[in-house]
Amino acid sequence: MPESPRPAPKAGRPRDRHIDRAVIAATLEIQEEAGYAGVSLEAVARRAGTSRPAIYRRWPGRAHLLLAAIADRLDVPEPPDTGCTLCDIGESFNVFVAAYRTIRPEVLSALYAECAPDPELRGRYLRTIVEPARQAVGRTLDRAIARGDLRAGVDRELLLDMVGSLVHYRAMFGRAHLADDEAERAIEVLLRGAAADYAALVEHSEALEREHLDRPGVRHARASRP
Amino acid sequence: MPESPRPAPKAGRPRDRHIDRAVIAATLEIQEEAGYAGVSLEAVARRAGTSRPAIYRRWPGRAHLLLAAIADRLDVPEPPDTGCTLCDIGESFNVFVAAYRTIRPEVLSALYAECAPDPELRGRYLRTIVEPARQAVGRTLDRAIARGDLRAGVDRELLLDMVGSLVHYRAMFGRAHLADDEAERAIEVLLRGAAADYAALVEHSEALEREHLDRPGVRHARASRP
Amino acid sequence: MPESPRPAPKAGRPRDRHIDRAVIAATLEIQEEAGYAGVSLEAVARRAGTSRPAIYRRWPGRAHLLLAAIADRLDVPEPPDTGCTLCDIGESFNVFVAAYRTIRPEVLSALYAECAPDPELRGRYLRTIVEPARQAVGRTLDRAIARGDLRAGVDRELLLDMVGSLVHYRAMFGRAHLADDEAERAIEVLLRGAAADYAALVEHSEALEREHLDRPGVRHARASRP
Amino acid sequence: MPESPRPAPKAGRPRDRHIDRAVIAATLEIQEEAGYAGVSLEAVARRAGTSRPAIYRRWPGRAHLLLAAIADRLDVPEPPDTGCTLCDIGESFNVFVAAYRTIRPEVLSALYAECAPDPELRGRYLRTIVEPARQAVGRTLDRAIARGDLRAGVDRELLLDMVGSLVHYRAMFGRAHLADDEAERAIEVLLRGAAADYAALVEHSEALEREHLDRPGVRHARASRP
DNA sequence: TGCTAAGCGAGACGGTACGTCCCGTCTTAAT
DNA sequence: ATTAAGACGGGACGTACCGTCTCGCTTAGCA
Repeated sequence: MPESPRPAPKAGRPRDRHIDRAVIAATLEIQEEAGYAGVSLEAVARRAGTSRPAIYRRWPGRAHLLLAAIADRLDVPEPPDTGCTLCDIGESFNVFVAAYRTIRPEVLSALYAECAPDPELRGRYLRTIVEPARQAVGRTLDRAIARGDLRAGVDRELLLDMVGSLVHYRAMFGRAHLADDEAERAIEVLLRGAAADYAALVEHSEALEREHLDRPGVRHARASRP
Repeated sequence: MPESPRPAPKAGRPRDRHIDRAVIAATLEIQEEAGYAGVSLEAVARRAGTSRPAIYRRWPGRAHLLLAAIADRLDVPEPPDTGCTLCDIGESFNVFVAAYRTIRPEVLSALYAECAPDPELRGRYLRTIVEPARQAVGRTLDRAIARGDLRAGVDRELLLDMVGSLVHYRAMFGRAHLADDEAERAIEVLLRGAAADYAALVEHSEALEREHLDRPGVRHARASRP
Repeated sequence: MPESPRPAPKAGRPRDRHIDRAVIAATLEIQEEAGYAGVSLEAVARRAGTSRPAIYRRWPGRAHLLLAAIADRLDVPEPPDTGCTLCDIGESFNVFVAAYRTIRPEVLSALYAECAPDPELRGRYLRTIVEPARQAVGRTLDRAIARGDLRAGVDRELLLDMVGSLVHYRAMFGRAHLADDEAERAIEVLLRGAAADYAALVEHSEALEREHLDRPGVRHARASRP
Repeated sequence: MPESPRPAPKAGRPRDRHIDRAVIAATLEIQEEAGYAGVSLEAVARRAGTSRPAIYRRWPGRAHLLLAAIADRLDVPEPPDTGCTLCDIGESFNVFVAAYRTIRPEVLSALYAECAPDPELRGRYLRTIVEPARQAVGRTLDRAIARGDLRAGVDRELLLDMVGSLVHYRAMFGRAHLADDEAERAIEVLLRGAAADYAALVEHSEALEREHLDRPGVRHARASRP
């Protein structure tokens, strides 16, 4: 569902939906092949078999278009609710990683760069690219807080940023994507820092692990023993 | 001293050093006034009172030029060595914040975006913009490790990234710069998570605080009591 | 009464006559203000307070519209019938001049240019713009021929073209409009060339001139004596 | 030798002469195939295998370009100097006809239409398209005047316009190009009107004709006897 | 008098061409 | 030999306008 930030007016000839799709598709293709620099509206129009004005009618510029194209493809997995805080929060990184993995890092940065100077655009970027993953992890965090697994007074937003920023940072600055063991170590640091009783969380996780064989799709954070 | 990555050949007519300076100056001015998008070599050459080829002779392109101009202006403070791990590491955020504060966030992201697709350029970016602050904080971390204040097995690089990424993330995505109290809460989380004995660190810090009045320039992380 | 070449169908909602008038008026205004180049259907529709399709429903395109608008305003004076061939034919130039004077020369040429490639349109142009004046002068010529004032075998159409072309040429290529004395000299050349007995015509004209004071509105060609 | 009204500057990279030629050639081709309306700078650039800016660097716009292209192809024959005024002036029409014949009438009118509103351009049009033929005929006229073959006081410029306008008019308004017999009749009218002694001219012409067989390339006006 | 359908008005569409900015390169003259 | 600088060839931009299509409303003519 390619969402144009320029809503199609009610009166007059209706837009050709095929063009919407073709443009989004062309944008994604070019971005994949030639990077952000290759995404000129000229090239997109050419590949989509349409004209530049047809694109401008839908999106005000390159950044809006790319944002729409990328948001269209974003798929933020819902983190599991296993009752095991350690495991669930361990999945948090995967949520972010999965979200950002669809996008080539240099495209992500270029896109943000183009959004940055325009408040409206920056807002849209945050709303479409950043927030979905952030909110997904936020829900997990809320459950942990509700269970009393985190210290009282822990700053929910800050914690979200600490997870998100780390993934984002790595997504941008390479050192490749966050490796699995790195993610585990990071979670350990964060949970030792934020949990009301870290040892209890580990205990609980292990109990669950023993109880039933790993359910598919649910990974446990195998935190190293203290 | 604007460092031209293109060394001037020995033979032939020597380069006009005034042009080096004028170009760097013009670049910084324009970047400040019109943002990254305004920095076209055309505009820089015009403002510097020279021609485009003269710039290309010195830097291979816009990104190199801007990198040189911005690196020229970067100032990374050396974090203090007070013996108080809590305080010293508390300063870490300030190091990053100070480093990034010289640069307008949207320029930072745009610059990185342009560097990203080119390995050589990305390396130069990391080396010039990211590493100085990272290494400065790294030295503080090493002292803490040497003192045995951190748990054995703590991942030094990961910790650096967790600090750096948070500042960088905020520098880019706004929610303004990291507020002081947020930084403190973040440090608390990180140190609770990474310290061998967090309570001891707090204790030690408070002892030092009582002992002598705050030395100027050294702020203490006043962690909330458990 | 702006004549729409597209007849309104009988059934259905009838056309709004106000739009006919408004469009013609807008066309003439714009043509006067901004020349032919300024007459885009877009602009006409805007000024007439209507939409482009409403215009297309009435005229097939810009040329048709302008032709209609200009024809609407054309006013070809009827050349006098004084019995004095010299005088009457002397008026011929004025007929053409007057006919073309209503239209700015550059509009005239542009309009014709747009009509030229399309036979149907060119025919309409000739019929509406060229022929009226041509026929008016033709009638004068016929009277002269009937009176036997022209040599037998003189090519009526060619003569008409020689008068018309000269005025048209000057109207287009400036050297300003044909000055009065130039017109007289031209008539002298043409009549000396075409008359059966030029001297007799001059004689007759002068006789009439002596007989009665100049009637208003009738100028005599005061041909220089041989 | 495609003459660019934009003179190539002395300094800097010199223009690619191949582009000059290719653009002129493409312009003429398109004009021939698709008429004036088809000559968009876009199309010319495409066909010439170059870019729009390259054209704009040489000519300020479509009209200048077409003017240059057409002038490039204009070939005005030099009217003969046979000593026979009747013959020589008889050739005058051919000079004009030949000059205009290279250009499709509707292109001629469209070109002029675009030149008309701009004084500079109109001047250039007159200078490049109209004057060459006009001057050639003017030289013939001057010889006739020098020989005393024309009446004293005949308006040289007016006569030139009467010849030129007739051809031009026909070239534009079709009724096809001036037919040979029409031209002869027109010349007869003009010379009867302008000659000091028309009968003597005819006499002289016929004497020459008897004397030597028609020289190739020289046609005699066989004026009908009164 | 109420219903139907043709034609109307207007708005927006898809697309061509425009004239301009900037890029990266080449050429000449000067040092 | 290499500089400084001007201009080049070309890619892409964002806009004006074209000619067309679609909508919803109006209105004449038929039931």
